[in-house]
Amino acid sequence: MPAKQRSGSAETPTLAVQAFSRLHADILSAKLRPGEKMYVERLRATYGVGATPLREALSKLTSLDLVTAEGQRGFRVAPVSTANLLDITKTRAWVEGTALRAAIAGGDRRWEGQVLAAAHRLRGCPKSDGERLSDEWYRENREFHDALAGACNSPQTMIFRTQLYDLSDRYRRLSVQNGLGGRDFDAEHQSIMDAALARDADAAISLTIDHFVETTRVILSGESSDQDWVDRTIDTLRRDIRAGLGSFPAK
Amino acid sequence: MPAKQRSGSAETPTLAVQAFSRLHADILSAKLRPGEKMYVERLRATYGVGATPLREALSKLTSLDLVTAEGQRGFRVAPVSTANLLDITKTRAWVEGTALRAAIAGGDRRWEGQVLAAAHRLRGCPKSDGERLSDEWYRENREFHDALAGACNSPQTMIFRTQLYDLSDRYRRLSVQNGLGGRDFDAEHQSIMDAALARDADAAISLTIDHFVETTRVILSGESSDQDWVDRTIDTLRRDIRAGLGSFPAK
DNA sequence: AATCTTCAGAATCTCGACAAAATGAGGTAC
DNA sequence: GTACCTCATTTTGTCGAGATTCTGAAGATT
Repeated sequence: MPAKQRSGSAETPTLAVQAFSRLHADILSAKLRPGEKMYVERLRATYGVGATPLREALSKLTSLDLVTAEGQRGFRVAPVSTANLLDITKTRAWVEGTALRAAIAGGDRRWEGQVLAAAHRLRGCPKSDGERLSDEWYRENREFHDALAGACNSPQTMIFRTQLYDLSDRYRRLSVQNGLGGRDFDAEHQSIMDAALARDADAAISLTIDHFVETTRVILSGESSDQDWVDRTIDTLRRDIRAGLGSFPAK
Repeated sequence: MPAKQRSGSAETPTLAVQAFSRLHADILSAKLRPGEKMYVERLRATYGVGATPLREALSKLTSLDLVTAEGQRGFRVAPVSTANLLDITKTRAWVEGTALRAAIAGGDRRWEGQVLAAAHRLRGCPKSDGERLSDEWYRENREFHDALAGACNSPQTMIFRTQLYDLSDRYRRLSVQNGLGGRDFDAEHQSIMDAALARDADAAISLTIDHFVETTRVILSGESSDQDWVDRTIDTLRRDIRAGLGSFPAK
């Protein structure tokens, strides 16, 4: 039998890695609530692993800002706050904007093809399974944005992007989003892609910022009933983002 | 006796934290060589702690790209490569450029004061203790750049900056830098600060890019004797960096 | 000679148990 | 009533031992 002898690199994942994946998923999906105490004994029972691999996973999550660890006082799910949500959105816009600009400057025909393919898959993906958007749609959404930034030619930047996407995603999933907020995601994605393929970096970045900022607005609106405060906060955020990126056409 | 009862938050650092700090320092100082196998048993003897806190520290370092972990095959000091050095430099220039632009747009008089103070301390710091620049000088250097970016008003961006600074620092310390390469660091810093305080973001960013790129050039020159290749590589790097940031004056 | 198998030694990863620290309830002094 | 102290319980952080997996060298096969 010609079975592969060499085990490759996708070995049996270590228990610490499995625990990491499950904890990561459970924090992002808000099954573990922000600020919640993470009792090792309880997690041990839930995930069926010992304390050592658990602590290892928790330490790694600490570096990703999904868990906080304090002295001799154990671990907690990282807390959330409006300030943090705004900071994450701002940083994400900055990193994504830079990556986009570089990708648009350097992308070749293969890149164009991958963007078109990802956009096609995203369009064909069933959007909602009831009230909310489906998980598959969000996976395709991530892949579309990854494809756009892909040609920035910087692994380190892609790592930061992933980390920031995860942090944002938690806020989105925590939010009580009722409906789509009257947005047309297909149109938003289409215009971002059109601008990118037309090599109009300023337009693509500007549209992407809107894309991010509007999502943040929906989340904030779900938290606060003071629509006026939301508007002011979002305006400030948009101004902060623009202040970090270069000058833009007046739109 | 009115001794403080509450222990505050600066408790006895946990052994895992101590191990993390020492490993972090030893990797950055190149006492642990890139690619080197990290035998837990040997580290246990060296640092005098058990395997559990060690593994915890190693996991955290993995998230910071200073250590690699593979399946059932233990840990290694993260390898180095020219491609990675260029990627780190590029990403650092992008993040630092954005932070600087935001800081220059939003910095108040307190920020100006802190920048001036940091610059003053840096000037007053004894530069060399023999051939190389002193460790204290590099600490002050870091604080100067931190002060400049400080007003970007984004904790997350500052975290990325720190991480990138560490990754760059390892390459610098690995390099065989002979001398200062004819650079006048005081002048470079002075002109960056002047531009920043004059609120000329484009100039400040441009000078900072030069600052980073020249350091990378010195490191590459130490590795390769092919000066022509170094020049071409550095030119490409500079072009890549500019491609990610907005348009600049022709200089 | 090159490739495959076998197998002992070494290293990794994991578990259960233990010491040290934190937490919180109840009692005491002011 | 408020603040402080005391002490049992809970939780954390750590260690040593053991099961599983990898590694590399010697021998067998083509």
